[in-house]
Amino acid sequence: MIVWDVDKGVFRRANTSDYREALYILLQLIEPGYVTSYGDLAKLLGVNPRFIGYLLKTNDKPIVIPCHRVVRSNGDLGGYSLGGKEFKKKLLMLEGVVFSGERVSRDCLKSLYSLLAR
DNA sequence: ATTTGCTCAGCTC
DNA sequence: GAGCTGAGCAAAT
Repeated sequence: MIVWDVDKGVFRRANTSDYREALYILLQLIEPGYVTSYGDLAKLLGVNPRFIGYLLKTNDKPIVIPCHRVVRSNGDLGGYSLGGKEFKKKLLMLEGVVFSGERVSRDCLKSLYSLLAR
């Protein structure tokens, strides 16, 4: 990802903060009751899926980042540093996400592309 | 359901 | 610099 550096007036490679910023904006787009995957976000930002996990794991700037709405592409929960998977599952169920066993139902996995193409 | 190979930014030395 | 580690993925088995 390339960004415009306002201060220096040049284009430069995105740094971690830039990715974080972009990631958080994208997270805002996910409606309660739906989830997206690490890979989906990764494609959008042009980074490795594992990097998304890294971003979410490390910087939890405010506590109010909906990182619980990000799961694995196969429906598995993935991780959650605050309270573990169980807590993550509870949060999602509270928002109306449907589970089949320990996995998120396919219907609740929303592609961010469809949200952006409106 | 499980294994396999790929990936790449950040961290540690 | 070199090597290791992931809140992952997709394809093959």
